[in-house]
Amino acid sequence: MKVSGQRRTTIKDVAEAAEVGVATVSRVLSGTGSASPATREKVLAAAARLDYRPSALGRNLRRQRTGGIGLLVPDITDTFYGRLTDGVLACAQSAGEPVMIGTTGDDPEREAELIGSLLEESVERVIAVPCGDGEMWGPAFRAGLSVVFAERPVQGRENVPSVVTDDRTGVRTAVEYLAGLGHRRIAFLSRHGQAQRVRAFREALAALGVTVDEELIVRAHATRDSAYAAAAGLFQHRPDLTAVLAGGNLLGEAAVLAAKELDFRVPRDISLIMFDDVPWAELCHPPLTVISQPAQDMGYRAAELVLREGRRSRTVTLPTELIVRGSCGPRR
Amino acid sequence: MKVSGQRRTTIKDVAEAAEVGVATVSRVLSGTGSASPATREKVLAAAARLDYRPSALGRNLRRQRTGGIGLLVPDITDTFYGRLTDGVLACAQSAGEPVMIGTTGDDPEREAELIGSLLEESVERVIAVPCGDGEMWGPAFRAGLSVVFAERPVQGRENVPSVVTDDRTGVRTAVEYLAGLGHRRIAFLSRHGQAQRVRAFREALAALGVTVDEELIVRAHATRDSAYAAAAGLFQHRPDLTAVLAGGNLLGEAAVLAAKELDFRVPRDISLIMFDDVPWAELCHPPLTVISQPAQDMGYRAAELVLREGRRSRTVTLPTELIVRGSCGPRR
DNA sequence: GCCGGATGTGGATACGTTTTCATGAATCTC
DNA sequence: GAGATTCATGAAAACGTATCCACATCCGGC
Repeated sequence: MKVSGQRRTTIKDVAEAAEVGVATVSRVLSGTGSASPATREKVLAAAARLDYRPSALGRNLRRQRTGGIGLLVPDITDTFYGRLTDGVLACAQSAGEPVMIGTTGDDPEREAELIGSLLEESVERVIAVPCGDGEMWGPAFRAGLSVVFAERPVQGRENVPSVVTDDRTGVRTAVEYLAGLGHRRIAFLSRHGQAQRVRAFREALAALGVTVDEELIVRAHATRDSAYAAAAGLFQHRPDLTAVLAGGNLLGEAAVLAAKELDFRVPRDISLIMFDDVPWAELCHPPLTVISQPAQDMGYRAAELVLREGRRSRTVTLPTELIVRGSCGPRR
Repeated sequence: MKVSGQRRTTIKDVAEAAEVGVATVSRVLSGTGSASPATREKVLAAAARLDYRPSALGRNLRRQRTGGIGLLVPDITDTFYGRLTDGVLACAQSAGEPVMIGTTGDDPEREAELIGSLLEESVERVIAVPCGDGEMWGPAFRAGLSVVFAERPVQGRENVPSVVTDDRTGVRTAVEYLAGLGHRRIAFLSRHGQAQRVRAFREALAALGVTVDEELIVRAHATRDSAYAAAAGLFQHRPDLTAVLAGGNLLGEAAVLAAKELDFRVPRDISLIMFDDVPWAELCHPPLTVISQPAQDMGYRAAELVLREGRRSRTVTLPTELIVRGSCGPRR
């Protein structure tokens, strides 16, 4: 008994079994072209009998493209990107498309490598949370693959379809809420790549007549360590601040942790509001007030966009929602 | 200007430019076989000049296998699987191997579909957190692909290499810790697929001379809703219990939430210990005592295993660690 | 009864790569 | 120096599919 020799059944075997040509089998199975009911029947029966599954390899080579979609996220450990990925998978799997995933760690170099890798695999549809500048994506576009950006747009590539959250409104809502509670010295813990939100933050403060204190705008990298360092540094350096807006769940986590370590009590000593609603926000003490973002939806919509490449699609902006829990109080 | 006509540069182009045969180019670029320094130089120069990237499509078809590895997890939203995935990606990316991911939702049917899909793509290396029984995997093994199971072994496939946590010791450590605090009515919130842990739980109790109360062993599905229902039901039905061991972070989350809703105070009214250390365990009030599992390591090791298919590898068991925080106290 | 079009069918080709095989040259062995 | 061995090399054959093209058949219209 040959243990590993099992040559896979090919379209040729089916053609032989059905006593037709390979071309006919291909047509029947892929639904294209015409075939008489009788032959169709024969082919289908033969295929079923032989348990035939067309080889994606042959098809891909012939079509000069790999089916499926590539997905590039900064960090799969971050629940936000976890949910985004989940959305992508939900859509892709229901469409029968495989998904190739890669993590960039928010490093443009890794991003470039991954793009190259996708190009090599002839993946022609990509969803990415971009971290490099527009230049990175040159080779991708030149090779003709269709890209959808998620979460963030990328400067210099404004005409690429994207699915983003309404940062402007989200930030404004948060700032107005805090200001309404009497806060004036509000810090923004942000991550690199959130230029949009930082701008919105400045605008929102300005609109309320609060002068922007640049020292209160802190930027961290997309790691837990960096986020914690930023939060702790901020708290120690500026104990006079009364409220913090965290630009993502990693930053919120860091803020809660740092506040805990320094014995800042929330919300008595400091008010805290975080972008992105995550399950643990409810378990916190006190439960965290958040600006929720539809992460899963974002992934799903991005997948839809990249799959229906036919119609030209503009960028989609998804709404945020303020969910008030217990981490914000009046200015002390 | 042709916008989309950019025929990709093939090995043939390189051969022409370097004035050698395609075979030589292939040999030089793939490092196999011999070539004179002079020709090697020529080929390399030509390849660089033309910015040539070999097509994975052609190679895959020729080799009759797709590079890269398939990854099947129940739920990418669960941080445990997120970290596991991260580990797989870390190893795979450093080896230059693409990763195709799919989520099963712990549904054997979806699992079977995904296996079929991987088969169709001729992916020959798979890492899976299995949910179906051994039968599901018949086609996969028959097709000769190499599989590594992660987190859970599957009954009937004991000779398949796997990377699992030391459930036995982990559970025993937790139970002994709780028993040492005086607890006797200890519940186990488990998930389907954790038969191993349930058995260990029974054994650990028996070893301590505690009679097993079957009503205190609850099984949930791998969703937040199911986990919450199980936890809340348990608390309401058996208010006499004094300690709970949660078999995973989703179940722990549910337990914390349910305890909060029912105004059970932790650890005064009830002690809580959870499998899997997650970032929010530290943010909780009180911070959660956990049995940590090296999720990322698990993924990395699994990837290593599936990539070095050469040596026959047995299953790897990774240790757990009890991290005492503040969610367990003496029996009330 | 002939023609034009529609329809069903299969042979042949191309996709880009790796690998086998044969050939010729060069080096080694005694 | 003749035979044997190694080495570098390119032509050609696969891998499994989709599609182009040519051919055959059939049908309705005149």
